[in-house]
Amino acid sequence: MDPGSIDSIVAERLRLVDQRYTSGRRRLVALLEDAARPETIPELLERAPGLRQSSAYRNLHVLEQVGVVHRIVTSGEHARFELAEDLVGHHHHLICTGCGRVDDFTVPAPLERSLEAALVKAVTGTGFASTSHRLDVIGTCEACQR
Amino acid sequence: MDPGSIDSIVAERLRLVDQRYTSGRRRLVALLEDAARPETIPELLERAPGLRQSSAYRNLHVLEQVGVVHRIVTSGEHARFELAEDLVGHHHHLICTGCGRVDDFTVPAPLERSLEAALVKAVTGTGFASTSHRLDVIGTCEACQR
DNA sequence: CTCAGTGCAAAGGATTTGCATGCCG
DNA sequence: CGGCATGCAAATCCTTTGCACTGAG
Repeated sequence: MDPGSIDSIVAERLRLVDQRYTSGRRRLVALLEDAARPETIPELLERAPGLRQSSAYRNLHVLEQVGVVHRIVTSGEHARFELAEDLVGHHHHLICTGCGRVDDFTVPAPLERSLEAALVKAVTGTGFASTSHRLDVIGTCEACQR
Repeated sequence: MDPGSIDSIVAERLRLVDQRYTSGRRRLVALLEDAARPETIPELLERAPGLRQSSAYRNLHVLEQVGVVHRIVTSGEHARFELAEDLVGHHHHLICTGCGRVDDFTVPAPLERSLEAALVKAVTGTGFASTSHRLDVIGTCEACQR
């Protein structure tokens, strides 16, 4: 997805709830766009001198509310943030149990389709209304294997 | 799996690290065994008058260390605890975005197998060593749909 | 007896919030 | 101008920990 369109989608979603697409929020979205993987707030702050912690929390929360940002909680450490799937595409995560690092990956489309179909079937009759799924691989990243 | 064997497995695992299978720990395991779904510490405490919060946290941590209990963190709220998969079998979760409730469910074995195979293949070459996977369905539980 | 386990209360750490001020629309 | 956004610091909330005491082996 091209960068410009992400910005306009974000702007539009914010406008719908009478929120402004301020420079601080633009900066956060840009940081997440550049990130190769979901990042914690301390990581984001380090890459963005001048960003205030409380504003980061507040704005990421707003962006999450409008469906632009997704929060991932893997363990006791900091939460991690990434752009929502409708902006960057459906994908999954490799979660390192050693250091908490989270990387993105995708599975072949055919499997993804049969998975989705099977899940819908498995949930039928439970009264649960499914909106999406989450598939993570748990393991150890290269650095933590040594 | 029959109740007695869970107890003996837990006892054995604790013994290996010179820990005792005390009444408090037995109580926690029994509570998790009875639970229909992963529960938070407040939920467990409510069902177990006399259980101390700090002991619950401490003992669940010990039980997690020895691989008997699994901790699930779905959002900012309380963590949820369940018996580990090698005691109760591989399964997945329905996560309600409305109230945070988590229910168990399983998918057909054939799909589970092709999924596992595909994941191994997808991860090959990334340097990541996978040990397991996690598949959750996100949506809204019956109560939260109204 | 000895040492792990437990209770209680206080500490810790991530995240949130109140309030006064700044700034966009 | 009016109201959302921001900074700062204090407050919250879940979870962990120190310490003294109890209990199992």
